[in-house]
Amino acid sequence: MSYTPNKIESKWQQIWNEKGAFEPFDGYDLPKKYILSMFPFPSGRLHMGHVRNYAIGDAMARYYRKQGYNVLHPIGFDAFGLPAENAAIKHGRHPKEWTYSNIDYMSKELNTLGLSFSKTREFATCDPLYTKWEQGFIIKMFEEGLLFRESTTVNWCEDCHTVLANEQVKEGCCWRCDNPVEQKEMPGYYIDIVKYADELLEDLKLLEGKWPSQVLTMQQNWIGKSQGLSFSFTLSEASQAKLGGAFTQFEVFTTRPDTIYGVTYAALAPEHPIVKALIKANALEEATAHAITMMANMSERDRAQAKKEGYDLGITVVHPLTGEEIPVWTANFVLASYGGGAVMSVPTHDERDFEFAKQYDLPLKYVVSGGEAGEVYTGEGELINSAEFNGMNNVEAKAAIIQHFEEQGLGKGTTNFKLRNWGVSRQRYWGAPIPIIHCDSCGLVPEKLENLPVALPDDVEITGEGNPLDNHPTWKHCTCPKCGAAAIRETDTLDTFVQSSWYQFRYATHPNKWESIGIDKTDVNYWLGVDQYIGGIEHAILHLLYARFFTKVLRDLGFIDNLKEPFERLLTQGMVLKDGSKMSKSKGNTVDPDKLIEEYGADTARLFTLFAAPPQKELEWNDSAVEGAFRFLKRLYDRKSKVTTEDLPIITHSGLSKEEKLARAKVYEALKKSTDVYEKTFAYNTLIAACMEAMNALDKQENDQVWSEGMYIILHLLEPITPHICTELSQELFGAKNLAGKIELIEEVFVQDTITLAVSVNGKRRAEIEVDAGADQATVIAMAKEQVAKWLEEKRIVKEIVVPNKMVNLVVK
RNA sequence: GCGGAUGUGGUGAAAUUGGUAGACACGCCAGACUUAGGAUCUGGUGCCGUAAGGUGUGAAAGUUCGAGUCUUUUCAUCCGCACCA
Repeated sequence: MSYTPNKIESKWQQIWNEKGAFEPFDGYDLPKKYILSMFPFPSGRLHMGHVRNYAIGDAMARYYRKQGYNVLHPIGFDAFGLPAENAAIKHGRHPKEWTYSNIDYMSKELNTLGLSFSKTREFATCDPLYTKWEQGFIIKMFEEGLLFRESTTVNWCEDCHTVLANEQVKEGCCWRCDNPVEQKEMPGYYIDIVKYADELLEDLKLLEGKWPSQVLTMQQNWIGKSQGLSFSFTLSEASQAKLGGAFTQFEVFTTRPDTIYGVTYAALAPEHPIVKALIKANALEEATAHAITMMANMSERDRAQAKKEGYDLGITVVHPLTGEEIPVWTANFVLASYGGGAVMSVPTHDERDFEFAKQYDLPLKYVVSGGEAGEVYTGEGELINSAEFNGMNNVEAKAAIIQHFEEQGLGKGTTNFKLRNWGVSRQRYWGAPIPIIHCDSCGLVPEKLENLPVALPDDVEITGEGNPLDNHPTWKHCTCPKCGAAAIRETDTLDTFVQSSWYQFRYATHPNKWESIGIDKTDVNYWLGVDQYIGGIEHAILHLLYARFFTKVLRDLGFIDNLKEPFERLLTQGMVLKDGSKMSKSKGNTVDPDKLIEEYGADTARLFTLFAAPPQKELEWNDSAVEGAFRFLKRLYDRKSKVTTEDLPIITHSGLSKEEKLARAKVYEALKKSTDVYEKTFAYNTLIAACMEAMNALDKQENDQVWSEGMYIILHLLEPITPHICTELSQELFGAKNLAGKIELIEEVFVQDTITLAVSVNGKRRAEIEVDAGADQATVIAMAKEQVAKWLEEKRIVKEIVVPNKMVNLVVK
């Protein structure tokens, strides 16, 4: 009978489902492996990126299960989010109905891929039970002051009608819809991730060598720690008067305290309160005030691309060390959200300040030697024009000047981060409601724990206009949990990245505890950290930073024990490309996994994805190479007729022919390679190639025993990659004995009778010789010389190098 | 601009500690079997050359008996951050 993948695959999928074959064992005694692929958003159908992600993870899970580990390999759905609402607007489907029916369909697709996920631990993040515990964490964070509400300038996406976190703005545009992001003043909830900035940065060291260095670097840059001096500029008396006495000073931050004597002006962000006050007090010319307002209203993206622009504010400050009066400007390149929105400007030793000073003809004052007059110099040197610090190396001077400021009570050494607090408010319906209540007399009050979850109303109108929860006629009206007065529920929902920040703990928690607890510590202690996490590089900052952060917060709030990092090892899989670019509907270059499975079966789909490239690299789709993968499986299936024994045969190696010996050697080479591949390199492509080589070598001989042994081992090796065909054949041929435990290597098969050596002259390969395995060096060299006699004529041999089992190199003159 | 990564046949890719470059596969060429083949099987296939031979891992130099691998310089592509003071 020939290979009929669909029949075999549905047969085994059914058996596995009935047996609950992939549920982890209860109890904590067995050694464990937690293999996790990032869960999908239930958009409707799987795409090839998912197939790749899950094929990689599944191979690992199946490998460790076979080695006797207790394996947790779960899947769920990242089910809240905007696309559900967009579907509601576009097709009139309720987000809940849309989401759950997508989950239904995609679960079936996952099943047809034969992925060994635990079924009992599957959940969707929109399940009320998941929301319930998440809201509990949020309330605890609120109580601890880690979550707070404030009104600030936020990133607003008009297309999505919602606020975005900093991490969710890509090149000034919305990460989801690519719409340019606007700046808007708005209240919202923030989680104090900056409080953990140092720990998040520090603990990246624990991940070195375990996470791709690229991801570590990206996180490090995103956190953006810098150390320097912060101090206040005091406004001159006249300037204070201009401001009506509302301000006496403003704070600046600098990483170059060594250049403090070179300050020739100060610059404020256009949004700075002092600038606003000046405008309000009509202290500026109308045209200037207007221009500044325009500057302040520009989007972050536009501002980043705009030319430097600024205005003299007509006020001055006093230099803290020299007492000099210094003009204050406002400039579009000063960021409002960093370092207090104000800077000291040293045009001689800072590129930006220099450019600005040139443009507006501001004075230059050199304080570090080494540069050329009229040019900016950012290198090292000795301090000049810097009073008692003259002659000091500028790098050393940094600390000395900070110390001086501290001693004089003028300022202090400060650490600043680029990282901003995580804005988690979303002005949308399809998310977890923020469980806070606004009471006129009590202020912000968390919902009582026994009332959780604060659930979404089902009867909702989604039009794309405004916030559906806010528009709902009754939902938001409630009573204050504290004083019982009429109150209003928060109508913002949580960022969906909150859900994916703790799902790794929920999977680990035994499902029969899901009702009674959010995260079970004992379970988490056993299962976490995730031994191998697999997902796309697009989450290098977003999800991976949030999940790391949440882990530390949940630990500090007592929800989990002493865990530092959730994901022990990370593999970032490459994108799936077709015709050189990312598969996408708009480009029309997608491959539908369903069709692929229908035509060739899940095993072929899995084999191809793992064979065509190493997991970390991009995968270029190739229809004929898929055919090739299918052909290999057909061949594998066909060769079952060669097997004559039900057990791993014991073979007398010395009695075999050359071809038979070679076949065995190839089979065992593949076996030898497999440990490294499954446990370290994940270069499945090379393991598959080794199995193909073994098949090719087996095909060149006809010994039943060698065939039986070969099939026994190849099926064992490929089972994690192509589980259906391998299980089917293993069951039929070997009673599945080859799928349990480890197969021992036999070293004997690697010993060859004769060895082929390359012979080179002056490093150029000229011939090959075949020698007995035991041949001594002199014999080898003599044979080599004979073979390459032509190249030795009229030459003198100056050196003879023999590399055992590899080659002979003769150096001649 | 800064940071990171990657450069190997027509294509996807292999290559322990430096030791026969191109395994494995796709494609292509030839042949076999076929009414037919886009099925299957066999053989070939880095490039130049009829051949002998030459040449070849982005480029250049260096270390070495020997370099895809190590060192330096350089070019190209991709990705990330983009005025963070």
